[in-house]
Formats: sequence, structure tokens, C-alpha cells
Amino acid sequence: MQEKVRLKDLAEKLNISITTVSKALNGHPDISEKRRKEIIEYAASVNYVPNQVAKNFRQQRTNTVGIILSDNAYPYNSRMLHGMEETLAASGYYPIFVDSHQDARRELELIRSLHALNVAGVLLTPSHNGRESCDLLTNFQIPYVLARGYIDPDQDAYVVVDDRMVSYMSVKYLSSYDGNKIFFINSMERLPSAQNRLLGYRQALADYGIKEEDDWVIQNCIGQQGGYEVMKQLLRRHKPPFSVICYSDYVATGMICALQERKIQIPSEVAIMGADNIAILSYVKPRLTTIDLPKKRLGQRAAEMLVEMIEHPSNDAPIDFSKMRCVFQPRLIIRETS
Amino acid sequence: MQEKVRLKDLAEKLNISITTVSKALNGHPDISEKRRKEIIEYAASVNYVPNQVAKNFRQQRTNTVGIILSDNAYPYNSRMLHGMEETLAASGYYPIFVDSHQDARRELELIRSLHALNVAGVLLTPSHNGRESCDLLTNFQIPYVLARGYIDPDQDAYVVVDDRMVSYMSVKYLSSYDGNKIFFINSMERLPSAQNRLLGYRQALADYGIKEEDDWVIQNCIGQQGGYEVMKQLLRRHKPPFSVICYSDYVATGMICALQERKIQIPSEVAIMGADNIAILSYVKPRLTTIDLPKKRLGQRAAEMLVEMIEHPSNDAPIDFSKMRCVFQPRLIIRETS
DNA sequence: TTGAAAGCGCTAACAC
DNA sequence: GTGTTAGCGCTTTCAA
Repeated sequence: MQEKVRLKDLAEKLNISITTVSKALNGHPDISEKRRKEIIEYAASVNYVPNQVAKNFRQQRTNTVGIILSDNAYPYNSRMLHGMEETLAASGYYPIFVDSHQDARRELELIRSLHALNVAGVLLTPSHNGRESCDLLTNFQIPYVLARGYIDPDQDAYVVVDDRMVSYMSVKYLSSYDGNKIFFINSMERLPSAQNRLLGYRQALADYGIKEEDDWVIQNCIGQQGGYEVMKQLLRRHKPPFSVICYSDYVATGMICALQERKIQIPSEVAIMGADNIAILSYVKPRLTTIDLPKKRLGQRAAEMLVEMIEHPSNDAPIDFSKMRCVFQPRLIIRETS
Repeated sequence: MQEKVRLKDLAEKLNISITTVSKALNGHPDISEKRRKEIIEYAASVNYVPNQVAKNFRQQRTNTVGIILSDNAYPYNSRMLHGMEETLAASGYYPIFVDSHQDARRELELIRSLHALNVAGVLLTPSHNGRESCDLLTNFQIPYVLARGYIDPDQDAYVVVDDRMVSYMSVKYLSSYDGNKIFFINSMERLPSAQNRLLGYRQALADYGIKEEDDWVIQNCIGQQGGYEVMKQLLRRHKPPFSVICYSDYVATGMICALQERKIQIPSEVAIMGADNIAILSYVKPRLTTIDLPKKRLGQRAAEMLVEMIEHPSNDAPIDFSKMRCVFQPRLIIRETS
């Protein structure tokens, strides 16, 4: 049962002033080496740990960073979170993480709470397209970086995967299957990333001279169950061969499951492309052709940028956002399903 | 650019004392209803948010909770983390989460840091069997709950899965395969959970009259790559049929991959059991027979217990740890690989 | 029912 | 090179 040791306790024991102890411990230049050593040694011997709360209060700044994820249940975010945590820890910041559950109202509430906790910055995965959250953060003068999904290229610092390219690459690769229909199974249409995926898909169709047909795009398909059902539905209306680009590996595995139940050959009858490159699937047959998204690095980069913004605030000049952007390129992983 | 509104600002505008404003906002009984209403309304109108850091400092307690995970890269932990976050958020606590990277030294360092941040409690996934971390937490008088892996049943509050039962159930189920060898592929032997799995395995062999042979237990097999290689090695030394119990679904998928490459039939030639019930695999063929571990609920329960300990501290009586334990039973999920 | 004043542990401006 | 002092924003006695 160890009583908390305070600066005052150290000072009394050593018969010097609190100030001197504080300065010695904080590496201030105007303390003699002899004294400093003495003080540091004694502090260590009694296990002194400075009270961060008092320090934060006094200095009007903390070494905590808020991380607001839109949905932590989704594994994609967990990899990103890992990258963020790692980088923040290395820079001496502590992450406080909270989940907005894709709820815009809650997102604002959380920003207010984090502001009350006086976080040094915020990493935000926006759950929608409005600017309210960014405005509030700006209002509070809290530096922030948007991770995955951005709102306004001119106003925000952000780190994203080039979502257009994700679907563009998929179409490009599949376009070699001569004459195939290429379906595109998208996620929730309100998601910025889903909107960009669709743009990339259409751009690629145009570039490769493929004419999109009526029901090639299916929106709002979620998860494995969603993929499973959409594939069954697709098979009712279309005869193989055809190709399918999925928003995620989850959707893709659901589709593959439906195909296997009907003993349809992959990729000769139906070709499937996923997106995410979920690690565990690399050992699973048929090995999924997918697009790798650098999840962890995205988290790391976002955290790095935030730390930069926190530690080099541009009080006078407005932030040069062009330096505060990072667009990661996806990478095609060719395996067995297309 | 909103200046921070302080209690003082409210008081000045309303021409009353800071004390009165504080009391009104905190629901103190000795403020007239009229005043209270007036004050609350005005505070809301100027978007007043109390400075948590000042509050925490003054009250010598915070509403943050430290979460120390041994390895956040592992998806198991991410589900648990999700459960923890959810429960803490619902109780008004903010999680600060950090990763010990299975390093005992770092774990102690992190506890010291969290202590400095004056966290209200700690949720800890111990990375080893020593008592140093628990002792330090006790020393600092920080309430804590161990999640997954416990040290001393008499001294700690903990939430675990019954790891013995995980392997016990697997052996029991496999024992119906008449005369099969039953291999047990364990994780790092220093992990408490791995030690318990081994105990359960041996207990079940004894109970079902199966005599363990020399090389049935393989320790320190990690991940898909590990499973893949161990299976190749196993096939070199043993002729099917046999059965294999894996520490995790990851190991199991690696093994299945190796079997498929050699065109060995599952489960007729080699039967495989996983553990974890990773969601994505439920749609993947061959559908893995596994043991479900209630990851998210485990995190929730651990957080619930911690909140209980924080809010009802037993200053006088020693904590009744028998109420501070929760052992979740695993559940057999029979699918296609055994 | 209200308010004045003290102080949580620390840092920083300033005087010596 | 060292110490004195003020004060960060809030809560909490205690007196009015």
C-alpha cells in the first residue's frame, strides 16, 4: 500500500524547494549537475511518478489522443486501430478510443467529451458525409486527422486508401475474361468509400470499353450473409459465366459459399474478387483473389500526421493541408478465384 | 473558434458565485429550483462543458480505465476489446488502451503510466504467470480485473474461458473415432491458457481410456504458418487416419491447407478441431468444427466487474474475490472437419 | 439558500 | 543556480 509520492515529499526529504526538484526532473538547464543527479536518484529510489493529471491540468494540455471509430466490430478497423496505437505509444501519447456506432449524433457527443478530457488531438473515422464533426473539432481547436473516408479535400487532413483504384484495378484485371458480365456488389451507398468504389468501377468499365448493364450494380450488401444471398439471387437471374467484384472479402466468402453449394466452378464459371486481403483467408481454399488495403499502415500514417500536427502547430499560418494527406494505393493479389 | 467556457464565465454573466453554479450543475440539493433551472439553461445555451481534467484533478479520481492487452494484433483480443469498450462507454468510462507486446517489463511500465494518469481501474490480459503486475496494481490501490488468463484464484478478480474444458470437449468428441490417435497442437507453453488446455487434454484422455503416446503433444505452434508446417511434419511421421486438436482456428486453417495440398480427405483421413469460432470461417469450406469462446461477452463481463469494483470499493472488508470471478464455458460447434 | 476561501500537484514567471 | 509565489478550473468545507 504505497502512498503517492509528490514533488513536495521529495523536496522536504531533500531539504530543497519544490521548484528545484521539478526543474531537475524536467531537465531544466539551470540546475547544477550534482544536484540534478542527487534528486533524480532519490526520486527513482522512492518510485516517484509525476502526477500526470496535475501536470496536464497545469499545462492545459494532455498527452492523450481520442480515436473515434465508426464501428469497431468490423475487423478492418481493428487492424487500423493497432497501427494507431503502436505509433501513438511510440510518440508518448495514450489513445482513448470510443465507438460512434455509425451514429452522427453520438459522434458529436463523443467529440464534446474528448474536448472536455482535453485530448491533444483526434483520429476520426467519419461515419457519414456531413461536416459537423470536423467543424466542431475546428471550433474546439483540436487537431484531427480523418482516417479512411474523407470529407473535404481542401479542409481536412486525411489518410485514405484510393477507393476508386480498388474497384478500377478489379475491373481492369477481370476485363481480360472475354465478354463476361462484371457485377459490382457494393456496401452501404451512403459510405464515402462505397461511393468512390462505384466511381472507380464505372470509370474502368468506360476505359475498357465495357457497357454496364441494368442490374450490374447491387448496393447495400453487407457481410457474408449478404454475399451469400446476393449470389443466390444473381444465379437465379443470370447464367454463368460471369464475374463479381465484392466490396469486401467478407462478402466474397459468402458468395463462394453459395457457389460451392451449387457446385459451380470458380473461377471458370464464376470469377470472384474480394477486397481487404484478410490474413486468415490466404490459407483457405479456394484462395481468394483480392485487393490488399494497407490497413495497419494507414493507421500508423494517420497517427504520425496527427502527432506532427500536435507538436508543430501552425498558429499563424493556416495549415498546409496538401502536406497533410496520404492516399495509399491498393495492391492486386492474384490467387485462385479469378 | 470557440473560447472555452468556464464556471467562472457563467458565474460572471449570471452575477452569482462560482460555487452556486457548480452546485446547480452537479445536482446539489441546496439550490432553489428556480435558480437551478436558470443556470442549467444558460449553461446549455453557451455550450458549457465542464473541464474534466480540472475536475479529475480536484477530485483525485478520473473516469478513465486502462486496458492492457498482451497483443492487440491477435483478432481474439479485438473482439474482447470491443466488448470492453462497449460496456465501459455505457457506464461512463473512457478506455485508454495500450499493448504490452507480451513483454513483462513493458507491462509494469504501462501500469506505472496508467497510475500516473490516475485511471479508475485496469483491465489486464496478463502476458505471463508472474505476480508482479498484480502486486504493483495492488500497491497503487488500483482496482483491476484480469481478462483471459489468471494468476492466483484466491487473490485476483478475473474473467476467463474454461480452457481445460476447451480441450476436454475436443477429446471427448473425437474419442468416438475408434482407435484414432489424437494429437494436440498447443500454443506457447508459457501461456496460462496453453497450460490449462494441456491439462484438459490429458484429463480427457485419461477419462476416455486413451493412452497418450510419445509425440502426441506439440508445443509452441503459432498461427497459420505454424499449423501448415506442423501438419506437413505430422504427415511425414504418421499415416492417416488420425485426429488433431488445434489451439486456435488459425492453426487449424493452416493444417487444412497442408492437407488439401496433399489431397487428404477431411475428416475421414484426418479430423481437425479448431478453437475460437472465428466468424469468417463459418462460411468457408470445409466448414471447421471448432469450440466457441465467448470473446465479446468475456470483455463485457470483465468491464462490468471492474465498474462494480470501482463504484463499490470495499475499504474496510477485503474484497470477496469469490464474487469477482467468472468462468465462461466453451461450446462445441460441430461442422465438417471432424 | 448562497458565497468566500482553501487547495488538489504541478509549472513558470520572476526575484534573489 | 535556487527559491518564492501565483494560479490552472474545479469542488468542498464552513461561515453568513
